[in-house]
Amino acid sequence: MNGIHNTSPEACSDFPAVLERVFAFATSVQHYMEAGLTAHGLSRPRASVVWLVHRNGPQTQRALARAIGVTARNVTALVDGLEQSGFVRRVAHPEDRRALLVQLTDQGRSVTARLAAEYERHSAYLFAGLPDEQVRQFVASMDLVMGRLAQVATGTVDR
Amino acid sequence: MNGIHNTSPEACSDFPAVLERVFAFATSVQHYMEAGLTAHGLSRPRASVVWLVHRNGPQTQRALARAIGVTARNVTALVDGLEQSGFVRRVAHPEDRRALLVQLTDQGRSVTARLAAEYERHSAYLFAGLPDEQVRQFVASMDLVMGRLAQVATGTVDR
DNA sequence: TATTGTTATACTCTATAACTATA
DNA sequence: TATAGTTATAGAGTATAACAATA
Repeated sequence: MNGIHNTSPEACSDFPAVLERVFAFATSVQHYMEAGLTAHGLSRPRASVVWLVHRNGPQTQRALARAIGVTARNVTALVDGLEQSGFVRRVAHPEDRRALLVQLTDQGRSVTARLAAEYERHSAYLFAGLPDEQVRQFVASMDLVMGRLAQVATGTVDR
Repeated sequence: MNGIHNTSPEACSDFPAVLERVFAFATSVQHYMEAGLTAHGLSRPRASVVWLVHRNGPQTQRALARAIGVTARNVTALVDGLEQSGFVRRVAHPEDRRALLVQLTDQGRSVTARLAAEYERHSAYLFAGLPDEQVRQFVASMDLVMGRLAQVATGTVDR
């Protein structure tokens, strides 16, 4: 690759410093996401609802709550907001009369299409010029760290 | 944009898929941060105040507001919470009688020390066994993507 | 009895706008 | 006039708990 032969005395990685970079990176990505969604009239939590329905089809609020990891009460609020702003609609569940299905409206389908197009465009720019190998390794590193974060979080490791 | 003529069959990376991984990674890191802070009685916004004071010493709320990127009103609320929970204290500014300085209490100093120790421990685990070169490249990739995200966000690139 | 979704209530973070006390 | 911080008000996201209708 590009020989960054850091021969300096402390050539070894400063792990806490790397973790701080990871935090900064995550925050930066978060801001990017929020900004993009806001421009389309969506917040991050609402977008997660829209995206789940887009990907997996009409679902009960209960299913959404489990997928997102929030309480049922919260999904009620999110869907309320999304219904008011016209992105989704609640319809009766065909078999279970307790449940409702959340489905996208035309406006909801339109916004997911625009977001997908935007991400395609942006991702092409974000990773332009990077050697394939570097991209692969980047993804591999993220996956590895993500996996270990999960272990730290679940207490598999000492906290 | 800049002509990215991806001529290879499909040996090349699926950029939108990579971007989705980046989103998942950022979300995962965010959860890890929140969880760790909550365990110490801090929320992410409050921790950012505590961390800034820890790093840069006693500061006015105005300075904190600018550093964090929120309104002055918000900092008032954050410092209110932190004062109630005993992490910081407001003291008169020695020269400017309009201003207040936010400084850490013993409890505040204690929590930053514990957090720093925890991050040191966790980072050692998170990156354990990774070749130095891979860690360096991971950081380099994050930096590159972060830089381009900023460009996308500021509209330097088409949106 | 258990589950789906709601109402009721509360806490945190965020923002604008108007106000005070000082510079 | 401008700045530092506050009060007032509002909206979004999160959580628990109690309740209705239905399984």
